[in-house]
Amino acid sequence: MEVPESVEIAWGLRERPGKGPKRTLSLEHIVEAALRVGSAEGLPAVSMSKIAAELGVSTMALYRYVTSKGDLLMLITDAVLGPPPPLPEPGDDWRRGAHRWAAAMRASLQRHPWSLRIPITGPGIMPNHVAWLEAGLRCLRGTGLDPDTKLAALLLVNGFVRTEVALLADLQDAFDASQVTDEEALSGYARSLARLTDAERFPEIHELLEARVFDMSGGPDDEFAFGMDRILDGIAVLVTGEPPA
Amino acid sequence: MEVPESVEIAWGLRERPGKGPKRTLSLEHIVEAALRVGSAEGLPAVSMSKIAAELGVSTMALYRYVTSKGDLLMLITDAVLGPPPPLPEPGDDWRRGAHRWAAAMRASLQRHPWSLRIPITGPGIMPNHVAWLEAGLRCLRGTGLDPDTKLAALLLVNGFVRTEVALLADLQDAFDASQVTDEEALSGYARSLARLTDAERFPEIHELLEARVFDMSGGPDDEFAFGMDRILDGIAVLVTGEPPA
DNA sequence: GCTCTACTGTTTATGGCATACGCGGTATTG
DNA sequence: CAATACCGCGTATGCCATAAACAGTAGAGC
Repeated sequence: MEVPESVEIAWGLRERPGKGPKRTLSLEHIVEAALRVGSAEGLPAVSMSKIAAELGVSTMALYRYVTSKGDLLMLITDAVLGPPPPLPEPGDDWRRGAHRWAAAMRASLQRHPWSLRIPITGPGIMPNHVAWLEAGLRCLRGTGLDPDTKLAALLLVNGFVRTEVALLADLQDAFDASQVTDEEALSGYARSLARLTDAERFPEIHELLEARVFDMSGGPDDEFAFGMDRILDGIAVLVTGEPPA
Repeated sequence: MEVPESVEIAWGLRERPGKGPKRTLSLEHIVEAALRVGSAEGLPAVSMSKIAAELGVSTMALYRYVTSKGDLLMLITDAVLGPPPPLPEPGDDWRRGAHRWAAAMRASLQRHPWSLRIPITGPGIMPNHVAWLEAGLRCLRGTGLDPDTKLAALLLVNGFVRTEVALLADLQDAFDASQVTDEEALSGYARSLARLTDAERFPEIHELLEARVFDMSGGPDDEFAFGMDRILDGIAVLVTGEPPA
């Protein structure tokens, strides 16, 4: 029913009666500091004390701007997303627009992949989230789909983008931790799989291993493109009843 | 390269030299207790002390069975997934099989939706994860797709299922916390959205609101079916080059 | 001008957390 | 029987979020 305080602040409602001493901080500064900490040391390091230290201020000072850490995390997710680019671009059909929308979102999230470990706590209500929804709907304008179908399609794409970026970041973390090159780590994974699975009980997996699927692995961009193409093909079937070219 | 200790234990390698006193616990008991705690109080409550208390044992006793909490969380995700059902069923074509695979996974995850907040730390190497992969590949046997394409398709579906269950669980949590019925909460969300967005800057969203998309919302099963149909349609295009019926 | 008041950032305290370390006890192996 | 390897536990450390009480500051109303 009522919206959390930080949401109202983020939307620019809630004016401050400038009574007491001047503020030394601002929500923007705090969120920026949090992003710095997160980028440098990952989400587990994003603690109130670390953020405060980054700002040269005591831990509790932050609570004058934010009601709880969960609050701050919401602001972080919104800041990571940032405002959407103007979409769709002039000559775009719906498919090109949707692809651009997804690619832009992916680019935003990849700037702070650690933030994807922040648990979602409800339907998006922050300004940037809503703005992205608006932009996505605009891209689907030409499809003639029902409003609820459009929404469902965007949620599908959004979920895919988030999952994809998060998965890649997790892999990258694992690789970084293993102190070997990505190729070595991947082939190490293949070797472990081969050692743990016998060919009788896991014939399909051994087929994968023999095809050296894990050794080459087309790279994150190919994987993203594959998923997007499948999803957009699926939506295209819904829009036109025809298979895409 | 080398596999973590808990992974080897989970695969049944690593024998115990029965030298010291008899063990009072087992990995299974610990994981079960953790699942009980998680189901009752959510992931944040899944602490070593709570689990130990659940078992009537001291906190540190758990570390005789598990090298770290992260270790235990890995075991939990594998236990939540559980072994896959025998798939595909006799008369299934690839699409029916894939749908069954996804539905079964969804059912498993929905038994412990809180576990989806556990951050992924790398490529799945635990027994049940690998078994599900094997089962999924078996479902796609009839597609004639490349091995790497099959893998990518399964990752896509897997990501969708996880995202969908997690999103629904988050919504449910938010609803539960708001102490009103789901319908009231959803219409509350719509009202908040209407209050925060003006019709000039957010025309598409207002179209959504006027269509009362948030008020009825077909329910989680419809949303899941929608996403699965889109993804499977997209894969079908790849398999046959034809639009599905 | 002065006082009241709301607001500032800080210090201190509480309770929870993961986990390193060292203990006395126990069951198997030689 | 003795050595050994492992058990479960108690204690201690250093994080964490955040509640509460504090002294200082600047605008509002007189």
